[in-house]
Amino acid sequence: MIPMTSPPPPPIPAFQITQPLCAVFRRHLKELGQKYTPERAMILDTLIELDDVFQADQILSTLQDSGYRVSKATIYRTIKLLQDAGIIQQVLVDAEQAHYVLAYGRQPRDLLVNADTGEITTIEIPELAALRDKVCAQHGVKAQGHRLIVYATNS
Amino acid sequence: MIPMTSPPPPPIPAFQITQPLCAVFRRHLKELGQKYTPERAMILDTLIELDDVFQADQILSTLQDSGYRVSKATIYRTIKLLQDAGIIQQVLVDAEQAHYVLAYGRQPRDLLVNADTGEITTIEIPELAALRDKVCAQHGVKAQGHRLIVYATNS
DNA sequence: GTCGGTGCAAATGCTTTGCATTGAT
DNA sequence: ATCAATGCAAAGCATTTGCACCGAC
Repeated sequence: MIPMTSPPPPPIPAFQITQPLCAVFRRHLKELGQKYTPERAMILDTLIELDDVFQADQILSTLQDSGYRVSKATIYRTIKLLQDAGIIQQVLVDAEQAHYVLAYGRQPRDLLVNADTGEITTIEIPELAALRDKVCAQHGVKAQGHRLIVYATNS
Repeated sequence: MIPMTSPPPPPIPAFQITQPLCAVFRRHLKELGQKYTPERAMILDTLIELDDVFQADQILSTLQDSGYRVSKATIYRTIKLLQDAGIIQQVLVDAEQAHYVLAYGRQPRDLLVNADTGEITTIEIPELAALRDKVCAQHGVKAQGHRLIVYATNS
């Protein structure tokens, strides 16, 4: 955690955003003529702390537990902005609710879902990108990305 | 297409189910003490004809176009039964609606989504299972399956 | 007559949206 | 003052469920 380079608005003294992502987000907002608000800062900070994979309602309850008050609507609107900015990516792990992962500046992150515990972690299969590109070439299209979810059980 | 081995109830004369899947489904239903009804037969037959990947509402509209009348509720209930029977598997391609693929007796089927056209086809990456198993072993878990979705654009 | 199956309509739960209010420049 | 962001409550939409009716054995 590195202190924010420029001060956030007063109501949220404790939040400190990981610098690169914060900068990326601010730049994206500026391009759109939109503002870097306290709510948006809180949400970005929270999802950085919720490691690997998170859901919208986890952000809500994490913030509420810390005594902050943000509406669901703002969380969903901010999630959309963060996707546009390339900071997070939606991943569909189950049909109940959308999950998201931090994506900025990273390889596509593959997921390992433990069917026994429900735990979701990220894994790396470096060979996959090349395999994927080859198959796409065979089909006459260009790979833009992929999403791999591996389902596993204990031992 | 092979004629059904035992006659369906009168209202649906034209439907003929691919025999192996029909047999698997009937066996599964029998195990549960449930019945192989005309509606269930129509739904299974329809999803076999909707090749590769389908959604619940495609089954509904396909049946309606053919002049058959089935309720959404029955389609969703039957889809669940077919999943239990291992005949179809849910795949999450986008956040709007669940997609399904025929799964019985097949390798896990990987998907290629054309972002330009929305077209979804199945692909094979045979090397993937081994890679996946290796990573799971490293994490101390046993792979049960996986889902790969490759997003691509034209040329 | 007992069971389960179906259709309908209502309920559910995540996500989105309309609108009045608020806040920043 | 203007312009956008927020919160709330209502709307949307895919999916599920409760319930009354129907049909098969």
